[in-house]
Amino acid sequence: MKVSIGDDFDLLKIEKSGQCFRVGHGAEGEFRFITGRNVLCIKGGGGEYEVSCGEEEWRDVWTPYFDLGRRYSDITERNWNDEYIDAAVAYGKGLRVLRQDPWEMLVTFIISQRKNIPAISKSVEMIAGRYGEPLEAGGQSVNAFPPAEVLARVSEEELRECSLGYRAPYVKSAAEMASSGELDLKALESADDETLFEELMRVRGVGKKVANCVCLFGYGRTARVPVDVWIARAIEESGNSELCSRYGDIGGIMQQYVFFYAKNKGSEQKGKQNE
DNA sequence: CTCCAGGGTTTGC
DNA sequence: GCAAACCATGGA
Repeated sequence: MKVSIGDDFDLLKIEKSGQCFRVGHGAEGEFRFITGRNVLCIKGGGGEYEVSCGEEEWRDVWTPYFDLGRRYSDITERNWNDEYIDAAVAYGKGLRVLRQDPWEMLVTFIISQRKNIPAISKSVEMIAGRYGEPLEAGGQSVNAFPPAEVLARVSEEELRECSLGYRAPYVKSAAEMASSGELDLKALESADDETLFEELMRVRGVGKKVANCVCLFGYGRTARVPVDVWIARAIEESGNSELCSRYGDIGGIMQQYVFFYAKNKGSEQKGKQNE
């Protein structure tokens, strides 16, 4: 099926933006995304794309996933009268904040602490490969990310084999909480931001940064601003402690432009720093 | 070899 | 309350 997207939309930037860790590639510049039990193959550019799904799945699954109900060009084409922000949104034009599966985001960002992006991808992919259910993806073989009920039955030693290190008990405990109902990730979709944040903070291995990442990337709470080492550097470099947080309900989106800019600027002529 | 990675918990003051 | 030590592992 063909779809038109009349807004900022750059698949390569989205892949390299450090929010999704299981993006795959097919022939001729095709990208593969996974969420829940859905797999999407997509290729194209200039606003015109070929997608592997039908109309209903595009509307119900992938439109919210890519946050296509929001005009990011309203952000990137505006003058914010801030040198750092204006440079960041220009550099990152095409990015979007993805709305992904809350449980997968919780595990992924627990794993993310003190790991670089390739190492995070490797661990998450190994967990899906070993414990996830196989999905149909037009010939390719990919697995869904395993639900909490499944990971709760995996031993800590086995989890450790996915390069989780000291994070293995955190993931195990999160799986037990989420599968027993002690932590109701589904019900939290209707909670306010602060309640959601406080509930996520109850999980061992989850601090402010990881909780905010789950709020932003798993629940679409675009007011939440995760502060990692790159955002901290950007705050220091710009001399503005409110660099992202002053943008209210789109602070989290600003954070994504700033993260991408701070991490990647300066490395475009020296070859790839990411991979 | 050393240094660092989308941090968090524990410990000591 | 805050700062420092400590945590496993892989990549550069």
